[in-house]
Amino acid sequence: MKVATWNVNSIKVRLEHVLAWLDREQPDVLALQEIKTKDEDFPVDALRARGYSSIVSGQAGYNGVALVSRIAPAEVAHGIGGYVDEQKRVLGATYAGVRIYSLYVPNGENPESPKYRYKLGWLAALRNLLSVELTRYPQLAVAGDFNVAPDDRDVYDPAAWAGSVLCTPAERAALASITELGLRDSFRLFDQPPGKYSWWDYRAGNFRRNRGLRIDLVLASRSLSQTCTNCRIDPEPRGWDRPSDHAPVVAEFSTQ
DNA sequence: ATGGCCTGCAACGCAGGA
Repeated sequence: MKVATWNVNSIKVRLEHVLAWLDREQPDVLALQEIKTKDEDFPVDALRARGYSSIVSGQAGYNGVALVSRIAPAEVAHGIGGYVDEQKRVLGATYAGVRIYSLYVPNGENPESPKYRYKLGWLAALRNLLSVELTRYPQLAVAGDFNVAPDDRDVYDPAAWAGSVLCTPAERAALASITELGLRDSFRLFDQPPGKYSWWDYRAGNFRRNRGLRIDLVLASRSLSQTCTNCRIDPEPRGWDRPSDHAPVVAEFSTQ
């Protein structure tokens, strides 16, 4: 099973990129973030014409996540149960026995912002959700924009980013408390060359200079991670005309 | 170069992203 994640920064603007990328990569499941559209405006028909069905948790203008797949979804779950959140950031479903989540973790703005406290509370609630999900679904993948660079290898200039949002010790600890449940960062299951990132600021020619961060992850439960055959970031769409600022990340599993 | 962009919404500037 091929599972991918991509923060598209507006599905309306990026639809042609997504369709072209699906045609080429043929993932079984693609988790999308920042679709920035209401459910009824999601391009279900264009995706269906490519052989993909869609489930959507959208909102107007901001946030919004979706799962598009060649496999029929079951047991669809919206949001974090028991945690009230107007912002649409979590969508889960079961695909051929594998539980898959599309996540859009809050950005946090800066460590002094109320949005940063929201982010840390949100991550704590997510941890609770995933600890329960792991008891129900041994095969669990959590794919999304985590808005946390797990460690300094995931930052082009760790000294410049030290203490900044996406890199603070509290954010990294919150992410570690999730991976310590038994959810492994698929990318780090394999030897990887340095300088591999999934997001580059639109400004300052940062992509051309590879000044990026790795904040888009596919986490896999112990059982699922044992079947992982590779994980890679595809930087190509970041170089296309009018790109998202994020690149897709792909993990492959040898389940059936 | 110590800064450079992009999106949606509602308008012609803002909020938000990371």
